[in-house]
Amino acid sequence: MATTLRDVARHARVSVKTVSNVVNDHPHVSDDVRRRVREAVRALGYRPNLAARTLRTGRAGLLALIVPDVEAPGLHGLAREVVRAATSRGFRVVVDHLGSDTERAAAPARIGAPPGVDAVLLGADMVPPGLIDAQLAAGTPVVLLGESPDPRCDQVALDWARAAADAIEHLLDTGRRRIAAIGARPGEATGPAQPRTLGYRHAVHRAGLDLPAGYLRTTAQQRHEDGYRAARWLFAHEQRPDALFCYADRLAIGALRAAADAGLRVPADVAVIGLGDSEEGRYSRPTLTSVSADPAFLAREAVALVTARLDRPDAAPARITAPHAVLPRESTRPVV
Amino acid sequence: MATTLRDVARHARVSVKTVSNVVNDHPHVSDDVRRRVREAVRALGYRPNLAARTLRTGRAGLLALIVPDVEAPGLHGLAREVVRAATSRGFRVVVDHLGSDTERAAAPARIGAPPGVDAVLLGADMVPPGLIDAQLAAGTPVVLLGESPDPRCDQVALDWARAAADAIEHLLDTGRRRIAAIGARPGEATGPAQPRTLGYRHAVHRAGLDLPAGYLRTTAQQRHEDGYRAARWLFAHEQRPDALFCYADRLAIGALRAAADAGLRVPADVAVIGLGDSEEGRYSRPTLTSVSADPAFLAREAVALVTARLDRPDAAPARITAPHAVLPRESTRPVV
DNA sequence: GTGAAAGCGCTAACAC
DNA sequence: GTGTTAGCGCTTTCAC
Repeated sequence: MATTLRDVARHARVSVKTVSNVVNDHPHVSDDVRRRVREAVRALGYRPNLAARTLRTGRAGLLALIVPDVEAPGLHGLAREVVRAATSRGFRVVVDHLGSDTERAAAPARIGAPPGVDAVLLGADMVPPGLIDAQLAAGTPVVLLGESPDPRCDQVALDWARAAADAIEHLLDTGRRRIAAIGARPGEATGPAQPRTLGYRHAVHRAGLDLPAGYLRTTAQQRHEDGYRAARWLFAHEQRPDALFCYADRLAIGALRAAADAGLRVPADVAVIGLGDSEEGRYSRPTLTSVSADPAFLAREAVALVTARLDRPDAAPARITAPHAVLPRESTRPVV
Repeated sequence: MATTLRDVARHARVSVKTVSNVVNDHPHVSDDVRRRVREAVRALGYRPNLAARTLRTGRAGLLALIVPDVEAPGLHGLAREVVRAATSRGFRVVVDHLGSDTERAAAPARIGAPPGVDAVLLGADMVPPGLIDAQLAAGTPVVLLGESPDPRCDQVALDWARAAADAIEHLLDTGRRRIAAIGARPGEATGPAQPRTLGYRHAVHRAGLDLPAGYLRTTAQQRHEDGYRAARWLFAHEQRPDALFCYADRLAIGALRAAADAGLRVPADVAVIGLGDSEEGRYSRPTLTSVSADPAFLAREAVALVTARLDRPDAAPARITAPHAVLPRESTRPVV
């Protein structure tokens, strides 16, 4: 049996309340008593029972991080930084997988509303609507990371339209003119365009360039092979692009490989730019230019929003936009 | 205020106990009552309070996964698979960062013994000794993933000596003769050799090859740049190696880059093999041959060990060895 | 400044 | 089959 507050109290010859005060660093405890209690705590190896504390206070000190996959969230480094930020604020993080695109439909039922957590951090786009409803119905605050806004939730937003436009600007700056895009969702043509696509279109339009048919390649997912296939297709286009804007770094890495297999040199024959600043892009050959938000910023702000929300449950939903930057590397070096 | 068992009981006109029985799928409940209770649960949106249940049963349904970093554990895919395996067994996973090598010394104090978890999964080598002590003292079972055995803990072991030997065999099979190794710990020379080094030495020795001075390169960490530097050094060696055995994929990726910068072709001039089957190695240029254990196997067995341990706390520590395999890719293609 | 006692929501004996 | 009740370990009024 684990030692409890009572055991410590007996050992230190004080009341339970006093021990509790000492453990929780409350004032109004004489130095002498405090020392005695501390000693008893150490002697008995006392560790507070989290479940009991949670039951009593209603605070678990636990955050749920819901992402498609811990080792491959939408934004590289997000999971890591969330754990760091949470730790520094006294929270611990439980991870839930949303799963692949196809698995997500079932997510609300599977994940239910993670019980026992103080708040949920949702680090994914295309979240099945039932999921957020379930959390909110259970009284668990939700903080959104990225796009897919929800008026009821706090959010640290990414301006993907702007990021896409910045990517295009960068390609234009390096002298590219025939810029194709890879990674739009299959539903894009019929449904509402996603921000990345809007940014892409606007930037291309602003530059006075035209968009040959087929330059906006949709992909079912954002895996290397999706990028590979889309790039192969584009390289066979009668107006072969001189730049590829990829909606995710993985797609871009696949595109790099497709270029190699097609005998094209990057960046000499075709430039490639991605989104997300993944680690593999930093070490690919050539290294990959990417546009990315700072995951540490996102994580820090998200955890800050959580603490604020817990303090004032009824405050209006807050919305912060995280800055992003183009990180120029070899894959878009200007051709001189 | 959230709805409780009592609310549901009142609504369904039964006792608390009956509701509890229904919620926990206990037998001995008439179908009629069961249906009524289910209905009340839905109508009121009841969700069990985890903290209360934990306090009562002593089971939190929570596993702590302690790794250097969620998005970069020792073995690629480990964190992901642990979350999957845990989920399928009804556990949720809270992640703790051990931090970089230098931060680890402070880990026992920082991580303490994560309270409120049923067991700890330790997915790291070079674990500061105090950490395991703290968990065990608190009565929290620990399952080790990988090397660093501890006689008091269950373990899913990796036979790194064998994996290293297999890597060398593979290089020999592809016609290599001057095989250098990158990634031994700096303390290697004085302290006990790690398994990878033993496997390397044995395999080289068995093949009747000699080991020129400097062929065992130590690195402070296992980052790309460490591999890069070690490889650069070896390429300048008077007996330039025709193969590089790297203790981790990251080192190998760094080595690939070093080869490119030095004007060497991989695999024509030098072969490179890594350990861990990282994703970036699958898409590097050339793609990287690697030796790896199956992270899904590791995770599954680890979670199985946890459940077994929780059922019989006093059983003798179990030790399972996970299989591994050489995954041949471009970086070690035979030179014909 | 410290102590006694109530009760958070749940499960498990035990009675019926 | 179902109801009653005690109590898990903690925090928190409320007296003293």
